Amino acid sequence: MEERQPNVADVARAAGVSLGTVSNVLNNPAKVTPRTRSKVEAAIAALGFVRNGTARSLAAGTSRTLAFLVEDLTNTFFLDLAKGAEEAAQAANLNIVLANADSREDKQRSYLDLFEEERVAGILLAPRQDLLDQVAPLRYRGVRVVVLNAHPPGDVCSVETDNVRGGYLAAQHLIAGGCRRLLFAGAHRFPAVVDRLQGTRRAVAETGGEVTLEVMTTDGVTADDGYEVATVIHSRSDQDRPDGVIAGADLLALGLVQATLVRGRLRVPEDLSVIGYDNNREAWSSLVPLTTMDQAGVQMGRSAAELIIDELRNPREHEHRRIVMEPILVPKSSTRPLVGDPAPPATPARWLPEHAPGQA
Amino acid sequence: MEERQPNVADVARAAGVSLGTVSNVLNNPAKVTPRTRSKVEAAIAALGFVRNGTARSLAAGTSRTLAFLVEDLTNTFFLDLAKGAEEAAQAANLNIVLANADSREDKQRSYLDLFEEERVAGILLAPRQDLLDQVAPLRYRGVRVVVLNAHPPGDVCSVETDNVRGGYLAAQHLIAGGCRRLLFAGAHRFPAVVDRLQGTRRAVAETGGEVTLEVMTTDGVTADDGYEVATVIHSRSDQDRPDGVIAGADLLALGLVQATLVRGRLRVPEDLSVIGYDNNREAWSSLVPLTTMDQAGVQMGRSAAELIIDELRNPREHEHRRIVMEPILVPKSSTRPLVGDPAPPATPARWLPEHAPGQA
DNA sequence: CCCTACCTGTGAAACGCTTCAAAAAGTTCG
DNA sequence: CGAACTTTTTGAAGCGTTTCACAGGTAGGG
Repeated sequence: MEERQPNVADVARAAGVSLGTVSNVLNNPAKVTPRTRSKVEAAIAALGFVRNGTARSLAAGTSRTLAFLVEDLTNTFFLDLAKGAEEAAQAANLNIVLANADSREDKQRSYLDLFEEERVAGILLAPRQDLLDQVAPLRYRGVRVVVLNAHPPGDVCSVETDNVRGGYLAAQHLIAGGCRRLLFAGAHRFPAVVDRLQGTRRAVAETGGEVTLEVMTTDGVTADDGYEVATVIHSRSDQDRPDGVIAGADLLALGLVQATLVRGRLRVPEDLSVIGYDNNREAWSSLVPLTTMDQAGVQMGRSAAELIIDELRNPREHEHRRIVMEPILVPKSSTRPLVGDPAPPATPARWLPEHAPGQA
Repeated sequence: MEERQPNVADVARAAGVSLGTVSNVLNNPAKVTPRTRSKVEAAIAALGFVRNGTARSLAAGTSRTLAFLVEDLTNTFFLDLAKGAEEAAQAANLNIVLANADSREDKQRSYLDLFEEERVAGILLAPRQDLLDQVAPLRYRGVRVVVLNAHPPGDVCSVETDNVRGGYLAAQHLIAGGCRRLLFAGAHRFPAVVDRLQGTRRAVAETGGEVTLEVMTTDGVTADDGYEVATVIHSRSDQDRPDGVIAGADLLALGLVQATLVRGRLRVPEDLSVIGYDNNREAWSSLVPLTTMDQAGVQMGRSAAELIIDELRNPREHEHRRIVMEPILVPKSSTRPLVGDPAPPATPARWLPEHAPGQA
């Protein structure tokens, strides 16, 4: 533990071969006779040799590690992204390390700096929406970057989902289930939420007045915000009350649904349908499983990693792409099934009360 | 982007100083005259020089990066650990990267291999409990490792909480609140859960028969498992029914509480007190905020990082320590306040139903 | 039996930085 | 003004790999 760790020269000496041969055993085993190879491998095992990755990166001029920098790891959507990226990286025989920017500008910057210094093979970045300008300087200096869940200006690959489309699909689902008085609830400081609202507006407009839309601005998109929304809804008279809510995010939907359920006056989804957004695992244990829009995070992560791997492998032919994915409706039990659609929801309602709740 | 990136020699040339001086500006600014320093800094900025971290690590023989390998990032307890470790690392001017073993043996191993190759300054490991034997070989080869949430055999620093004590405190809290028929529910395949049960047993034994304990083994510790428990409890007659439940983990407690609430026959905490474990953020949006045992993850992470930093700074004097922390009771609203204790719970009940639920 | 091809194995030359002994430049003081 | 320090700067020697032009050996063909 005090003494110097063995290096390739030590291994070479022990195996009675040259230094370059050891390197070949490590990197191009096919170029070495089985006989020689096993001698070298025996020496490696005997000495407990572990190749020095920093020297390797330096000499080879390229690392085998990707970095994934995430806005906020507590949001499970980002974990899905990481999972997908990891799968793709592994398939390409690359490693991937994670870092959490914790929604802080300084952290995002300092991790980007770190990864640039460490000469990682590439950076996957799921950034805070207002910190996209940190990308251009990196690209300028030749750092490989792919952006997830956003699209910065300039020549960069990116993978995102179409939030406008998501809002549209969510609203359409409620409408198809028979809702006529929609409420959109969410915090307008999130660009994604604003996009979803825009899509909702479009879906409502397409009904030509048959469906009404009310917009409620909340502080954030937490369960507490959902509770506030529930309070407002409950204070309304039957005519003024929405029969379908598009929530800006799952936790908001969760709070709304649970507060509604426990108050016992309105049934979900019979009296009030609620659809969330993100398929967030923090909301999976909802009393009534939430219908939600899934952003296919795993697949996004995979695509992003594949983009950066392509850039890595074919620096010359690679051209930057902007991938926009379609969010996927995940019908569970917080919304009514489509009128005339006998298909059961993917997830059965597990949490329904024994006794019928009171009439609205 | 095609041309070679600038290196220290380029900077030295541009600034009209020697190569060693540039290095000093980077690493020992105090050793350089302000005049010279600013010349060098100007050159760095002009060339867009970014120091090559792999070369630095190689030459210096030591990296400035710690690695944190976690059993399962979807569990927010581990995120707390990471947060604490990051704080401590930052204070010591070290970086920290994350990796997720996803509870898989091969991943845990391959990340450990990666970090050893990359010669990180140290590895913080929150391992799967049955994969502790991967630690010894690393230590043997001189890799700095600190283990969190477990204690492997051998000469290693570790930080964990006392689960026996936690189970004891949890039970004591219920008893102090007036519970007399306790139920412990959890999956016995988790060593931590078994320890908690042991503590609970001790607390019950100390009452000299005044309090009874029943043990229910569940498949896992998810909300669904909690639902199963709720079903069993509801099927019981009033005499046979427990009045206090110690859940092996928060999600289990969450499922139990919510299923109970929505059935409307029993009140929480009046008829049934429930205490969870872990202060898991996935359970924060519970209808009735969960009383739970907090493992002080942030502080654990911080301590672990401090241990490894000490080993890093004082390799000679450093001696390995096993830190065992005390879990902390976080009283919220799913358990009755202590008899005669007028202090309100830290977290007020936000989700209580408008109408009183039916009598038990 | 020689020549050509091919396959293995060789080892010096990078890679870009830190380190550190020694040289150079400054400073103090008699 | 110069000796005796102190502070600042210098640059060559590593760090442990990979790379690649080349040497040595083997086999097949003429």
